Amino acid sequence: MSLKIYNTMTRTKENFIPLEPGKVKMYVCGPTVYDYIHIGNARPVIFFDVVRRYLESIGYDVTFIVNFTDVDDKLIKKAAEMGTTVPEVADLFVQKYYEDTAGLGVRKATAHPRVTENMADIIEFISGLVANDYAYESGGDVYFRTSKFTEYGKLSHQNLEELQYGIRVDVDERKENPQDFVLWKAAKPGEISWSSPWGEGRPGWHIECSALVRKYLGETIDIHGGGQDLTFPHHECEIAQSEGLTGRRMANYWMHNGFVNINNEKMSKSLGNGIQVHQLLKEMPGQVIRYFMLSGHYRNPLNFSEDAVEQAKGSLARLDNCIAALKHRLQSAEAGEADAAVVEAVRAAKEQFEAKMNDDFNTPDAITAVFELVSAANNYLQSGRVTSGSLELFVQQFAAMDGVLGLLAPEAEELLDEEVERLITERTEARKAKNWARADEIRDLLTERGIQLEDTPQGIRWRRK
RNA sequence: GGCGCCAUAGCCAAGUGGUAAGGCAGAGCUCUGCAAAAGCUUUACCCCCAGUUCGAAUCUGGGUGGCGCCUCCA
Repeated sequence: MSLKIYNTMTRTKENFIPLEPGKVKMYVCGPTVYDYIHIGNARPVIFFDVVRRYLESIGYDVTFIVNFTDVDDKLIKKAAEMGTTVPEVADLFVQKYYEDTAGLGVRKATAHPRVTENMADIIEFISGLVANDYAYESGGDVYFRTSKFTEYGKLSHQNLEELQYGIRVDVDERKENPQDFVLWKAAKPGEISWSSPWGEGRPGWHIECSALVRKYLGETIDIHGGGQDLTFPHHECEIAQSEGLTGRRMANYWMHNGFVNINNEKMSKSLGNGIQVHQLLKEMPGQVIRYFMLSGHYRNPLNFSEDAVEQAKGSLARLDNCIAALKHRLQSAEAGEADAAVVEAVRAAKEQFEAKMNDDFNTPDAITAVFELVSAANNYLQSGRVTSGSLELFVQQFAAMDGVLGLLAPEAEELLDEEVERLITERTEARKAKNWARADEIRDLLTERGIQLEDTPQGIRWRRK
């Protein structure tokens, strides 16, 4: 059963065959660090984190690169607004990016290269394109000559003539053709800049990814990902640059995630409906956001709403409860081998999970596999006699699947403070004495503090709400 | 104008030729001192019309209604 990936380039699901057996080279376009990340940014961040984790879980050694665009118009503007410098804005939001994505349970990539730290490689890349005639200098700017790259448009399946037709061209007489794009931008007076063979300036929008892919991963990589909107022109331009320079295919598989809407509207600044991750994390655990993101297929649009959040919370609670119950029950379980039925249920869940992940990372169906195991586990817990082996097997399988999805709260053996501990003990006594009034009073008291008590035949179980 | 996407229960969401997964919410029951959690039961003529087929949510054609990219954007 092999992994299939939907390739934007061919518009079909293809069997995944890595360049090098056992290894995957993967690049995902990262954020421009001029602001906090919003939930739209969070989708590719979470999804490709899952892709990476899954590839690792099936044995691949994954080199995963995510860049930071740390110089561009937006950063320059922001720095002016904040009365600070571009590097300071960049440092601040790189830091915030790490904080927010960590809050979403996202692991750091193998490397997070920054544009400004790889300027020599970028300039060298552009020089190569100028040298082989794929680029030309014009008034201090350098442009890519799209007319020379005949395959321009192959990823987005556009052709140049039709592209020209609808393009709202800002007439720029420095370009040979309207669809040529800038590789190097001459600096305006006072702007942050770097020296280059074409004078002081900074890189254009698309060139960084080509240069960084080449530097960190090589001429051809396995997977290149990003949001749907990047297909054209960004990725198209990357292909033109990279393939123009090397003559080799840039990436074998192009993956694009769909958008996140908010209350059925496109998230946009003009609507003022943007939601930032750091705000959201104050209101809910990162796992809720993660669940929401993975609850739909990555290529479909996703609608963020209060309702969606509530449903994600509810679903996650079912999962959490099940695992908490398994672990609680394990403390008093008889030692013993796993039951055959449990072995079978676990095997089936594992198989289904992998089959669905193999099918172009169908996370909604993979989650279904998780919930089928939840049902099996709950049934087993209710069946009466349990063995430690069975319980452990369940717990292990949940951990394995969660190693990919990352939906469970991080294992923080939270300890209760002494007073709470004392109240729980007191309540146990009260219940023994059938002092229901006192027992209920204590339960209400703890509920107010966010601690939910559950009486089980094996004693009290508590959890934070 | 070009290139695409989507339409499945109250809600979210898979399935893409063989007779509708899963989750949330709701209702009833069981368990519980009462709860909570859990279990059981319960909820769909798959946007419309025509066609292909023994058989279609699934393929084809045509509608209708949403949406994306072509301009900075995940």
